[in-house]
Amino acid sequence: MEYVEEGPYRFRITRRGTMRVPGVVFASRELLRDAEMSLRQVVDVATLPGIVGASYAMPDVHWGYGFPIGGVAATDPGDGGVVSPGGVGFDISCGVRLLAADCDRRALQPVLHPLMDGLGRVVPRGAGPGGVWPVTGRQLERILRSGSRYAVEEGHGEERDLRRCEDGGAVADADPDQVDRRARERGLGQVGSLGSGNHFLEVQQVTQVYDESVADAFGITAGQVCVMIHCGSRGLGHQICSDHVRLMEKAMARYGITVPDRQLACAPVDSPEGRAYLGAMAAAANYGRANRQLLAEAARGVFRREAGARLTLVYDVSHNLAKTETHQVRGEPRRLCVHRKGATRAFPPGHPELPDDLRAAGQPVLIPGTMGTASYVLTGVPGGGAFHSTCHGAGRVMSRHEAARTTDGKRLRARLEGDGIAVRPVSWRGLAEETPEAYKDVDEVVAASEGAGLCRKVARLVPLGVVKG
DNA sequence: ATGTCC
Repeated sequence: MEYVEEGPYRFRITRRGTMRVPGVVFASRELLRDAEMSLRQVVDVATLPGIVGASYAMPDVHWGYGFPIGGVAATDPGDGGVVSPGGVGFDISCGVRLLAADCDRRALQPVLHPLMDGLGRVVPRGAGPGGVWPVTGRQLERILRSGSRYAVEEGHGEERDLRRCEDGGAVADADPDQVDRRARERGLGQVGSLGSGNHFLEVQQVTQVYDESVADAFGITAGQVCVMIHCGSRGLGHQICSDHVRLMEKAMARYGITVPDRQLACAPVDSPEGRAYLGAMAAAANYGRANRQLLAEAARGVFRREAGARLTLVYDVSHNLAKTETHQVRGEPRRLCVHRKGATRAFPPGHPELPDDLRAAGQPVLIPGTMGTASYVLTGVPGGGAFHSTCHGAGRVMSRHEAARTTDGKRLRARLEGDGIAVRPVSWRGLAEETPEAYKDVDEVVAASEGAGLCRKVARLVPLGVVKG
């Protein structure tokens, strides 16, 4: 794929053929090595009806279903703009929640192993059913409508949690009627569960603070112990994605839409199929937040019992969602459907949708790294090149198959434990697939994101213990 | 990512 360097950490793929907009990739040349397949996907996304500005890719871009993971695309519903389930991904509302403990590493060290054992016992994980909060059909309906707001109403959390969650814990436009029976059945037994793959619950330590005043507003400080939870909407979100991809594949011809890859199935935002998907997707987004809310509560119980420590929510943000947002397009405010797939919303200081206590600092952006390296807290910046979006993690360089082939899970655990990282895996194969070597260097990804003007570094955290999905 | 194929 041909691209030209047009700025620091910024490359352009010139518009040609059926592309409606150019491609813009934020990365270093080093990060773009072996990115051929994902750049092809950036080009394919640029052909979607109603796409605005450019088809963007973040520095952690890699190949995904239809859209690249690390892709951002905004469409204008008033100009035939489409919504595509592939632009969100199978794990709708996959995201990260960070909590700060009222203790530092030294205070925690003596109880780290019993604490990790406790977390390992209470956190349901791996494929299939199991969740800390078994719910009835009626309760699930409330979760789909009100997300973590309902969980908190039912006693699973504190009111303050909602202020520190994207959208106050729930999006208003959820339409549970668009979530069919099968998706609901899968969702019933999985509220409060990690899942598998790259999902985890980590106990971390803040090792570096790059901006004291922003970190202070977020509620984190050097040396502090934190808990990072990375998970999504489990089988419910997966089922919704599959169901609506199928509906859209059938509907596309009727709208005269052709796409270069059938995995880019889509429908106009303002169509029955588009609205149905967005309503179901929003319901899954609420499910994802409730899921993380329940896992946070489980972690709070263990921290209280084993360490006498309290966990306070820093923030909860998704990196797999499509949202209706207002953005300036050629100086005019326009309501757009912004797809972020493996890309994190990063609102700048002063953004009207931020709660009062974050208004001056900007939106906390939570970046899960790998279990052997580091994770980051970033914040949004003015300008924000790609509809206020940035990276979402380290980004894979090795396939799951290759990682499992070249890594021995037991030896990996021994290595991590030798580095002082307590590991509570659920399967050796799952652990091996997530070996740090399977990922890009998260420090480089974050440096590229900052260098490209997408975000700013606030803090770096390293793992002390990992409960692996 | 996912009751890793209805």
